[in-house]
Amino acid sequence: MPPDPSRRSERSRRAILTAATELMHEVGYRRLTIEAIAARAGVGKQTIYRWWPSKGAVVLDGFLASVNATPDDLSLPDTGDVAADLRGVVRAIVAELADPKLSGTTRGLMIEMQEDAEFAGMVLDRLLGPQLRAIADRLRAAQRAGQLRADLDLSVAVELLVGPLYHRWLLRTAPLTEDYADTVTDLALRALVP
Amino acid sequence: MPPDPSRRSERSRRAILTAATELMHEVGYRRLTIEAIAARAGVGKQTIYRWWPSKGAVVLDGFLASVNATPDDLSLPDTGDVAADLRGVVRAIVAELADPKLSGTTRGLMIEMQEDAEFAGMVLDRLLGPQLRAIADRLRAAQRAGQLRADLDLSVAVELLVGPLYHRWLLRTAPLTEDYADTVTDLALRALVP
Amino acid sequence: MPPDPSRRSERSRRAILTAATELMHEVGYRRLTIEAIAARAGVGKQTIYRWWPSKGAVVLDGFLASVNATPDDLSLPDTGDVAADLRGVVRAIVAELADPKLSGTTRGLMIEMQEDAEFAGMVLDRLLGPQLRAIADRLRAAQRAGQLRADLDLSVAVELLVGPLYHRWLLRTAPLTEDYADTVTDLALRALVP
Amino acid sequence: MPPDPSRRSERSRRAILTAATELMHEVGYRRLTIEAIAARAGVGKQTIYRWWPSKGAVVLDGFLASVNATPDDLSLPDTGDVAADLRGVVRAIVAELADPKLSGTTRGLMIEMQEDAEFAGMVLDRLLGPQLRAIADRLRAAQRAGQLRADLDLSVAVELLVGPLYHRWLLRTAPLTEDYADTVTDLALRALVP
DNA sequence: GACTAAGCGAGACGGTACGTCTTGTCTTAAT
DNA sequence: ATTAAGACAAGACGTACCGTCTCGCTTAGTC
Repeated sequence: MPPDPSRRSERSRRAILTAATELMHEVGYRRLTIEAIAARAGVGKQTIYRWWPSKGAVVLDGFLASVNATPDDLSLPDTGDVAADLRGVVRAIVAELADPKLSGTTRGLMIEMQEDAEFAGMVLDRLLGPQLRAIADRLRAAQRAGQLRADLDLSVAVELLVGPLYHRWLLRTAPLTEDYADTVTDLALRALVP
Repeated sequence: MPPDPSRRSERSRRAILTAATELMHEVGYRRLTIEAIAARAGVGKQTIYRWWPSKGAVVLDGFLASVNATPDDLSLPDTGDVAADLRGVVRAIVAELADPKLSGTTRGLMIEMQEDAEFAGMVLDRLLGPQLRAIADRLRAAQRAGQLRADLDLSVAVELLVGPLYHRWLLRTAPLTEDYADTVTDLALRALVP
Repeated sequence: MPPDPSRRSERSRRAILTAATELMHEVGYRRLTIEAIAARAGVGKQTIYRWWPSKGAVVLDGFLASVNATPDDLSLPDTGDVAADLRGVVRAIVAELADPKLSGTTRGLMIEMQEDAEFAGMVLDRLLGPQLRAIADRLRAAQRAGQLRADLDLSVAVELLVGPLYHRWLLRTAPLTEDYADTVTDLALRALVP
Repeated sequence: MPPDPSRRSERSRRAILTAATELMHEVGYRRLTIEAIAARAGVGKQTIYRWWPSKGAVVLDGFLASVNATPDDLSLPDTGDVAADLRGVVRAIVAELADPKLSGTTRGLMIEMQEDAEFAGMVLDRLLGPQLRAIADRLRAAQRAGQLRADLDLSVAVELLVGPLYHRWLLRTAPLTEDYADTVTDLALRALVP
């Protein structure tokens, strides 16, 4: 029988997410344990197991909570200049992946996504999907304005833009810099314009 | 003091790699344990710890051994038609990533790479690097033949080609098909030609 | 502040005792849990904790309720023949201890008595004490009739009679049979007669 | 597959028994945990689970070790005076049961015996059986010397002697004193002599 | 041909974390 | 105010692996 969410302790929920996020930064994803989260949060282990299916889910919730604490609008700015606008997002993504603080958590989520397809769906729905969709939206606008090819598959177009970034970051083939962001943007754009 | 490789038991080495590969397919990377590999291989745990630094390293060696059992030349064919040749590699990569058997192992290696930068270097040197370099080599030939832009950063060009594939595979945003391979190839090529 | 017994739910009380007795027989004392009793009785755990100090207390109450459902007079028959009368009680005690159904509960109470002296007092007052006193009363009558030695300490006399039974039952040195009951009675009586 | 006793660590074995015995006295049987024993002994929990089937078994071994550290001859003295000799043992048993230090452990063993018949067999074989047999041996000698009735069932005779002691101790009906020991001995003997 | 010095299979060891279970308290809504 | 329901903090359970260690047993070279 599933637990009753209306009786859930908000206090405990918050303590758990805070503890998880802190410990994530202190020891990293692999050495992060449910046991330690519970201890730090002053919470019984069962309270974690009752509400989250896995370590990854707790970390995801904690990450979303810390991100949404400053809930910026996800939709990209539309200055009319596609190139400039994309350059902005790509730089932002590169900055995020290069930031050792955020990057650790994201790597943890990536790990869990490889091991658990269901969890991958969750991350996609709640974290990565919206980001990718925002880029697709901006591309769609440009496409309608005739700035991009009309026969473009937008989801592939997005991948052409961010795929290289993640490839470099995940395979650790080379460091991620702002220059690199611009190089990728320029190159990808060339494929997208009419 | 490091062990003496000349006295190493070839028999044990092989049994370990075989056991690791089999178990990898049977239970997946996460639930693969050194204990189980040793038991299956009929080998003391110490023998594994003596020669490999981590579970990932054993799996990597096992994977390389199974791949190199049929040691195909890594360098791409050069028919003169860049587009056709690239289409071939991209399709091959997509097929590999879509194959549930190979894919499981590769996901395991990706996990370990996220957790251990040193291991990432090993995988890059011995597995992924050569593959990427082979593509870069083919691109270089095309570039020299004037089929690709002269000012291209080839490593970025490679990423533009394979980044989208890995992005889709790792984030599990959509299934990998042959059609998709061709779409990506065509799109990327547009950015690479003069 | 203690709860108000006048507002107590008779319905719940009975359901708890019934559930406890049933579960006692089904899973035994050690694996009997407050949790399970509450669930079976359709009762909140707090309702049990409010009215009973321990698991043992619930079991004791349940046992007393089931025994007193058929409230036989505890006092022994007095046919004038001490030997015959004692033979009867001793046989009855042996039968009770040998009965696997009753015996499980009694073992449970014995366990709790070892762990909790206060609880031991409760069991003695409400269950074992009256039984022992009934025997002592019959012995007193016999003593007054000159059938037993005048200088006898009756409580020790009772122990001489039933001590061996419990000893055998608790230490599990040998099975309890009717023959054994008679042997003990005869032997003990020899010490009690003038 | 059972573990190989020849590779057992004597150091750990001793540390575990010592820790168990100490903790037994400090917190009592019920609150004694395997976890605490392992921690105090500086030992992995598995090392305990590997060699002992239950908490009770560890306590029993610890108790036997502490007793056998001073391995007194179990056989009773035979001065020729049965009454005096029995008085000695009975007093000794009473003293042991009245001693709060020893008594706690023995109560713990009694508890486990009620819950686990197999364990009861172990305790009987290794601890209580020999003690009872020693008394039976002394009675047999007296019987042969014509000091006791020839038709006596010795195991029942032993129970007549010690049953009352355990009865009083387990049921906590009254304190165990030396006077009481003598009263019981005298009374029981009356049933045993010709 | 004995001696020495690895590597080897085996598996016990001290640890850590797992996910589950139960305890006794606390909170909420309904009666 | 008691109740049914059940979330909660706490912490022990018994299991699974970790990486280290200690055994005898092979298996090479070296004297």
